[in-house]
Amino acid sequence: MTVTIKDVARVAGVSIATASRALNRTDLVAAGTRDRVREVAVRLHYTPHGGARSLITNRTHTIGVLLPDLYGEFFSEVMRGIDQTAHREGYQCIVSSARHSGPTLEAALRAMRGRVDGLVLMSPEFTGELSRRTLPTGFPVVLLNCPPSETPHDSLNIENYEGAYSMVRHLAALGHRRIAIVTGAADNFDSAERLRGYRAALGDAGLTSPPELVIPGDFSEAAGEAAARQLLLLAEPPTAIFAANDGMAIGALSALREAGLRVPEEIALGGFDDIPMARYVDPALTSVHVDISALGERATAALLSVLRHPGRREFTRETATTRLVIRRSCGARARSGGTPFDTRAAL
Amino acid sequence: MTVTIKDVARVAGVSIATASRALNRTDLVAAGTRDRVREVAVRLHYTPHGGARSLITNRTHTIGVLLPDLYGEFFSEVMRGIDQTAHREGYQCIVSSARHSGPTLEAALRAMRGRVDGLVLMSPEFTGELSRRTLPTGFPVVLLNCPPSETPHDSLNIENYEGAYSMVRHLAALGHRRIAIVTGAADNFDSAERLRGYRAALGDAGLTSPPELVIPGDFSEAAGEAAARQLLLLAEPPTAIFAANDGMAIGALSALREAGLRVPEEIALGGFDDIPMARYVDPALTSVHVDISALGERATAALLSVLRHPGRREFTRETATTRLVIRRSCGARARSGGTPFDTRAAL
DNA sequence: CGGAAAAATGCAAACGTTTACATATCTCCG
DNA sequence: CGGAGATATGTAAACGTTTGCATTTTTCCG
Repeated sequence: MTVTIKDVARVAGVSIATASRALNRTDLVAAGTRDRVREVAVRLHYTPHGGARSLITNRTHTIGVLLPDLYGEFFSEVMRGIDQTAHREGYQCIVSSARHSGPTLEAALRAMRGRVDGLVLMSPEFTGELSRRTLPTGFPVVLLNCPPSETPHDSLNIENYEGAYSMVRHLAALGHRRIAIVTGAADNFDSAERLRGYRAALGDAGLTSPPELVIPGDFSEAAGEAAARQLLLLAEPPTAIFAANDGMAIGALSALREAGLRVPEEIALGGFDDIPMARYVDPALTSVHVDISALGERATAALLSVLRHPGRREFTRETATTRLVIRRSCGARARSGGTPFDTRAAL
Repeated sequence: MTVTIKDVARVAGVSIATASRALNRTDLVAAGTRDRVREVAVRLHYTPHGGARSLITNRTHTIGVLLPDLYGEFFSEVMRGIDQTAHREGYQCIVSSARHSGPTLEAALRAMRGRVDGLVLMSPEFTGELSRRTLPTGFPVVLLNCPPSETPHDSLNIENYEGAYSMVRHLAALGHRRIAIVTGAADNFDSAERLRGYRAALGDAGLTSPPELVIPGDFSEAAGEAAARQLLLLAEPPTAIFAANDGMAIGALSALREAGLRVPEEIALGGFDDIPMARYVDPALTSVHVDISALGERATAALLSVLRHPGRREFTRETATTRLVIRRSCGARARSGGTPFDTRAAL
């Protein structure tokens, strides 16, 4: 059926050892033999069996990627950064993007055993305990946007606190006194940090956040929509809304538009992540910029570096800085007219 | 280091054969032994080695996914559909999304040998010849949005011609006489089909398409921007632009806005694909709706069905229908006010 | 209680590679 | 021409599983 190295060896009239050498460590075999073997390999459409090879070399040249989801621009940009970097360095990616809840997360990790050399793990629910139970000790893992833990892994996190702080400070500086927040899921680490930044900025501005202005969301557009509707029902609605990600901001925007409110004239709006779409919505969305694909790139680069230089070493703890990007939706005069490309220069 | 089935067998005091059976085909082993082995397995954190297992079973429970890119909502939605479906059926995905040009495409395919049970292949450059040279005969492959060929594979294609036709017919019906098109890359199959639909619709409306109104693009936002600028320089600019995908339409939109033209009052605009972003831009984009994630789902489902029921059979040739979604950017009265959700009911 | 059938377990081969080691062949110099 | 050393090739073990077949143990019935 499929052609193996045995077939190549037989047809070329050599042993499989020689065939293997002719195809890989070319210097160990006579030039004539080498060419003959290779010619046969091409003619027979021979392709080495990755699984078999990795069994003996203990190298798969594959990294595993675990994402909580693949919906929306945030995750797909991260994934793009990962795949691009991996590919450039000759690695493949096995991706699993189910919404992982404890047990299925464990199952997903197990399924990767023996198929990957390392892991890029993005999971708000990843715990040190799970790490210990599921992963062989010393297995190379880079944690992306995971809650910090004592586990012996490299990690890369967005500066959520700082980003949220700068956004809320900005809104307060524009004169807003009632600033609402739409948060992510309660157990989500990024969300908690952004909420913390929001509270700190309010406090530092001499403001408070009444409970009715803190709306729990889940990072989905629908949640943003619902949250905005809910806020508009208040006796005293907020004059500004900070959505903890752009997806919810865009959902909120459409709810506000439906309610007949003009953004930013009647209510200001800010998001987080600065996904590509942010500059195209109307009004263009003020957001906390994150270099999303770079997140994937950096995590992957860190992982590959470990794979290349194994051995005991320090575990790194990197962070990705953020930057407030002011567009029309917050009501501040955008620096250069609010066209979709107003921030390009700043990038 | 890592614990293998040998360790489990030794600790449990059985042979590796019994250990294997206790963990898999549970009925062949005494209940007491089974429980003992399993208990040892969890205690030792044993996880079977996927590579080794697949070597003997000839099953990897993994599908390979080849995409031309991962940038933009189109591809990531497709990918989401694929991963979701695969995951639901207990399969993993190896994804490779480099921009594949002939040789690297071949390399990418080779790298999957022995690691995947089948392939979902989305490549405008995939040829029958390459298929024959690179893939074992009879290897399960589903071609997604590939140029039709005589290769023995299942395929799934968007109804590009029909979609483009309906868009251009609509623009013509609105009274436009000079309708420009921004195409995709010259060698791209989807693009060619959409161009064909454009021409046919113009012809049937008694119109012609002067060469200066056919602008070559490449599906990127930048290309759409450049194309719009170029069109505005014409002595007699078009009154409507049909961009062959939404990314270029959005690029064009920003160029038009920059030039001070009001859309749709001064110039109409239509796109293709109806990516999620389309309903959020301003004005909301009239587009040819494609159920993007369903493309991935259907392709994957087809592949999995082949994997489950191997053997000689007919090769299917499915198509995905399209539907014109009218929003504000084309200037027709949108059916229900042009909010971002105006087409939800129609979905 | 004897023995046949059924159930449980073990042995060893196989999957497709790579590679340490052994062996065969060649080169070259004294 | 002999032999040392280099070069080229082959043999076989190993990687971690599954599984056909043989063997042992248990069950059950006459």
